[in-house]
Amino acid sequence: MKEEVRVRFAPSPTGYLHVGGARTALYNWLFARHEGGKFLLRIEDTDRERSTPEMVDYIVEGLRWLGLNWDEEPIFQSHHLDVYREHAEDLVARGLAYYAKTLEEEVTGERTRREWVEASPEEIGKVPLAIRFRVPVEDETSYEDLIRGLITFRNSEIGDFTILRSDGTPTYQLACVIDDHFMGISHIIRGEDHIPNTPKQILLYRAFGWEPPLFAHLPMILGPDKKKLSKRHGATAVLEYRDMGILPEALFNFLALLGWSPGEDREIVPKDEMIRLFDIRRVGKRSAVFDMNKLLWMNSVYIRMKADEELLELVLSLFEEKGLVRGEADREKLLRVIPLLKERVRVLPDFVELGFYFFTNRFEYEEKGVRKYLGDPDVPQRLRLLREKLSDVSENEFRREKIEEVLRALAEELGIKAALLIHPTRLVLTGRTQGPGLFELMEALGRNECLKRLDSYLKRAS
RNA sequence: GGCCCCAUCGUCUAAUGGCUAGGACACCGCUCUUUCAAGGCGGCGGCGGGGGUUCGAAUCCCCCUGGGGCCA
Repeated sequence: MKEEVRVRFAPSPTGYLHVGGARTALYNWLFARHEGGKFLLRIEDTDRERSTPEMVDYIVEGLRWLGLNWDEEPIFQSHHLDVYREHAEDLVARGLAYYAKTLEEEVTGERTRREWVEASPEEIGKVPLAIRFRVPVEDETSYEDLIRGLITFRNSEIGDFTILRSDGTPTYQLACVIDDHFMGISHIIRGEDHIPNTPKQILLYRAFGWEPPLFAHLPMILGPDKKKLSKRHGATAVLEYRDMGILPEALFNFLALLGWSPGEDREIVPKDEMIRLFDIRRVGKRSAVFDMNKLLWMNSVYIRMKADEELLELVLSLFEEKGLVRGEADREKLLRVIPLLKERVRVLPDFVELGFYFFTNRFEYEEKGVRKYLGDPDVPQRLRLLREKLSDVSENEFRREKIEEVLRALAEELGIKAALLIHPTRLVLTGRTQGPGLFELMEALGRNECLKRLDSYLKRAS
């Protein structure tokens, strides 16, 4: 039994960081932090054809964004090709593996079948040969999965398998075992799709005379059709979620609860709490459907919990891109507007969607609002009066309480319900029928802009 | 096809042999309110089926069914 807890996340840089991979990384990270151990990163780039440095960058960026920091320098498998080869040859020398070649590919109907045969002594060193691991047929191989309990495979079902390809590159089984051993990995926490690999790897550990680590196989993440989550279900890359305006805290929380539960009736769990409560044995066995709806809800919760200043930094560039916000004054205005919008938002771009009118008067009145609130022939006169009363209020006094006082007084004077002033005014000022409370909205918009927009309506109405 | 894994509301889950199976998202009401949200209150809705074990099974065992994964 190894004392120090060391776990790793081992992505292959042939694609983006998938939410499934991200969750695997997340559980490894939580486990390491909970146990006070180390969380390491290993890049499985032995497939040189499909691995690219750009993908490494994307994966690293995704992990950083989620806050999954690792503890030591990342290991690159491509740097150790000789180690894998030497170890494979060592197994051959000890009679536990053998050189082999594929027999002619037999085409039976439409299928191509590959058969392996042990190479003859004369062929060794002359033709490119793979190295195959010899699996003793009679036995069975089992291990105790931290999440699933005892899992057993008959060796006859496993069969000999390749550990080194004829081009000298290691297979997943070999590279994984050797690296995990030399990295001192104590627990392997990975996707359930690796369960069938596990007995092969255990056999390799034994062949090398190493003690295998402990294994925990996480359930899959599924799409709404219950198939393994993939691109055709929509966004799967972690950075896509960033780009659609999901907060890393929200995705972190959501992913953590997809398959694990702290055991209390809790949904919003801060990161430090999670580290404290995380227990690999409480991870569920059953695959979980990725519920975008719940993620969006959770995101809205995290947005509401965030300080206005932090949100400002997050949405500023979105407003700038649209040319809505420019200088320092706009920036300050945006800061005043954020608290009015944050209760109504699910993703970051919603701030722009719901608040663009604070920064431009180039908008149309909503069709249904016009019908509903501007149809009454008395409206122009009422708004004219409101405009007059408001213009008596100084820039300095233009606060929500004061505005409300003025408007309600006018309503009383006219003998109408305040709502008959409120709704048309909102439509004229924002073009919308819904949004933040009118008075706070007007305060944020500012006296001059309010008057200007009322004027623009009155001009059109006359 | 072979092997392996899995099975509680539509979805994420709690329950570790013992209260009317609890919570969250979504949905639907009511409430608050100038609208929309948010909030509060309430509703709808689940142990895949069949056998056992037990005084008692969502929970333990077996079979079936269904879903998924890996390999071919």
